Amino acid sequence: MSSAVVSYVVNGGPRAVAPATAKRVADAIRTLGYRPNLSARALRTGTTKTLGLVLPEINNPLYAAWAVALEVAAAERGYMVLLINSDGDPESDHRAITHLAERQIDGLLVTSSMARPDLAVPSLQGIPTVVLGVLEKGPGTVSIGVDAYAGAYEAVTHLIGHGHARIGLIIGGGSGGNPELRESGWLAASRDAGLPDGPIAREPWSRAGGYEGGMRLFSSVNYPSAVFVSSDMQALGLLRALHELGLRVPDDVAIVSFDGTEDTEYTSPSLTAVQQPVKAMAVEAVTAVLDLAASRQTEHPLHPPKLILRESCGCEH
Amino acid sequence: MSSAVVSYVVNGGPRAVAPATAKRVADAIRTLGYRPNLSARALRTGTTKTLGLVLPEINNPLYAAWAVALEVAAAERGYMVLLINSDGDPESDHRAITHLAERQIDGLLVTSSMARPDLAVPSLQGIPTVVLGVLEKGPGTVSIGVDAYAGAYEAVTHLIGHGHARIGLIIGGGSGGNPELRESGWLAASRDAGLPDGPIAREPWSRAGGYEGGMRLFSSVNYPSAVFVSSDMQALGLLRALHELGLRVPDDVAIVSFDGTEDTEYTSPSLTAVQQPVKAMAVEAVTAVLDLAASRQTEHPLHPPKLILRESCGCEH
DNA sequence: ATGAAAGCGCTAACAT
DNA sequence: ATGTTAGCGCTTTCAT
Repeated sequence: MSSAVVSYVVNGGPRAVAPATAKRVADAIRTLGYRPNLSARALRTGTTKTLGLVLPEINNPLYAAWAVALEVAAAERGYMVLLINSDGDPESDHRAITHLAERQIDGLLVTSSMARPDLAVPSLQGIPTVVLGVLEKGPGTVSIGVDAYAGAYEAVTHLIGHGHARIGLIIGGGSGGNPELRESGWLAASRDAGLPDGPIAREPWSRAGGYEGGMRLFSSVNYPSAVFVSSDMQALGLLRALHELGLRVPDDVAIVSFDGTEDTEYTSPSLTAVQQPVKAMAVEAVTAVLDLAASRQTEHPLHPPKLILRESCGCEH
Repeated sequence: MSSAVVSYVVNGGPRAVAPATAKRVADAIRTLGYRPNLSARALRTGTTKTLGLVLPEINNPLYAAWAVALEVAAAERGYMVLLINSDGDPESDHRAITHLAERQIDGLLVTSSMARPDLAVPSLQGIPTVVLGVLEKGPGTVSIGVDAYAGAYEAVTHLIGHGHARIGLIIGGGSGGNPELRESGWLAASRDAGLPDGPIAREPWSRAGGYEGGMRLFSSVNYPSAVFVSSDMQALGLLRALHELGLRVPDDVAIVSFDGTEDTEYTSPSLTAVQQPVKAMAVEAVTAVLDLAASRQTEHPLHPPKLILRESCGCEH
C-alpha cells in the first residue's frame, strides 16, 4: 500500500482509486486512528486553508459578533480562522500580523483599528488583506463596512421626528469605529432640519467612556433632550449615568445607539439602535479575501444599516 | 551562507555563530523580508507552539473573557491559541477537536460543555487536555474550575443576611455551567438557615432564558423577595422581565448573580455578583496543559469565587 | 565557526 | 490502478 494511494483516498483525488482499496484504506485510517498532518500538507501545497483575523478587545460584543460571523462564513468555504486579539495599538497589530504571516495564512482580516499607514507595514506584504468596518477606500485596499453616515443620519432624523430639537452626540476618539462618518451624519441631519448643532462628548469606545460622556453632557442644566450614541458599549454606560442622575429614558432623554448588538435588546429601557449587518458583512469579507487570494478584483459597496425601533427613542413604552 | 547558520541565528542556537555573520544574517533577513515558515518548523520539530481552544458561543461575555485571558496567558508562555467556536453539541465539539488535532496542536483546552463521555472521543487521544470550568474530577482528566458550590452558598447567605426568607433560583439546564453545584449551594444555604426551599426556574443559559425564568417566577402573586441567578446572561434577562412587570430592584426583588462579567457593573441597578477568577484560572489552565504535555502531573484545587457587592442585593443605593 | 545533508509527512508528477 | 520518488522549508547531526 503506497502513501500516494492513501493521499488519493483522503483527498478524493486527483487520481481514482479502486473501491476495494479505498475501503481498505478507510478502514486502516479508522483502526489506526490516523490523522493527516496539516503542517506537512501546508508545507507541500503552500496553502493552509486558514485565514488570520486580528481584532482588538474580543470582549466587546461587536467584535465578538464579528469573530463568530467570520468563523462561520469561513467554515462554509472550508477555511479556519486563526484569531489574534490585538491590544489595538499599531505595535501589537504588527506583532499579530507577523505571527500570522509566519503561519502561512492564506488571507488576512483586520479591523479598522488598523489605521491606513499601518497597512503598508512590511509584515503583510503579499498577504491578501481585507479591512473590516472601515470606510476610507484607499487604492489597493479592500474594505467591507457599514454606511455609518447614513446610519447616523437616519438615527438623528428619527429623533427629530419625535420632536427633539437639540440632539447631543457621544462618540469615541481615535480610530475605533469610523468616528468622522458618524459625526458628520449626526451633524448633517440636524442642520438639514434647520436645527442647531448639539453638544458633543468625546470619550473612549467603552462602557466607562459612555458613562463619562453621559455624566458630562447631562450634569449641565441645559442638557439636550435626545442623544445619538456612536456605539452600544457607550450607550450602556450612558444608561448607567442617566440612572445615577435620576433622568428617565425616554421621557427626559431619548437615545439611539449605533451597532445593534444583542445587549441593546435587554437593557431597561431597551435601546433603539442602528444595527450593523455583521453576518452579511462577514460573508462578504470572506468572499472578498478569497477573491483577492485568487487575484480576482471585486467591488464592495458599503452595507446599509438598519434602524431597530425599541423603547429608548420613545417609540414603545 | 548555509541554511544551518540562518537557523542558528533565528533560534539563538543550538550552536554559536560569529557576531559578524550573525549581523550579516540579520541584515539579510530584514532586506529580503524573510519570514520563517512555521509549517516547516512544525513538521521538523513536531511541536507547533499552539494550543487549541474549543468554546461554545464566544459572544457570551463569560466565554469571551476566557478566550482573552487564555490567549494572554498562552502568549506569555510563547504559545498561540487556535480558537474554534463550537455549537455546543457533541458532534460540533468532535469536529472542532479533530480539526485541531490535524493541526498538531500541543495541547487542548475545552469548555465544560464537553460532557465527560465525549472526552473519551478518539479524536483527542494523545493530546494533553484540560477541561475548563468543570468540577467533576474524573481519573485522567485535569480540570480547572471555580468552587461554584461555595459561591452559590455565599450568595444566598448574603441575601438571607439582608432579611430575605424565601429565595428563588434561576438556573440553566444541561451542561452549560455546573448546574448541580450551584443548585446544591443555593439549597444548602437556605436549609442551613432553617428556611424553606425557594422556587426554581430552569431555563437556557441566556438572556432570553433569564427573561423567561423571571416572567414565570415573578408573575405569581406569591413571588420570592430575592433570587439567585446562576449566570450573568440570565440576570440581564431577569432584569428586563422585572422591568416589564413593574417590580423594583432591590426594593421588591433582590438579586445576586453568578459569573461577575463586566456587564454586571453597568446595569441599572448594578448587579451584585459572585465573580469567577477567570484570569487566574486561565493562567493555571495554560500551565496545566503545558505540564501535561511535559508528562508532569499536577493538582488543581477549585478556585474560590469572590462576592462583589453592588446595588441589586440591597447593599448600595 | 560554518557547511553538507538527512529527514519530518505530505502531494503530485512520473513510472509501471 | 497502484507504486516510486522528489521536494516543500526547516532543524540538527555530522563532517570539516
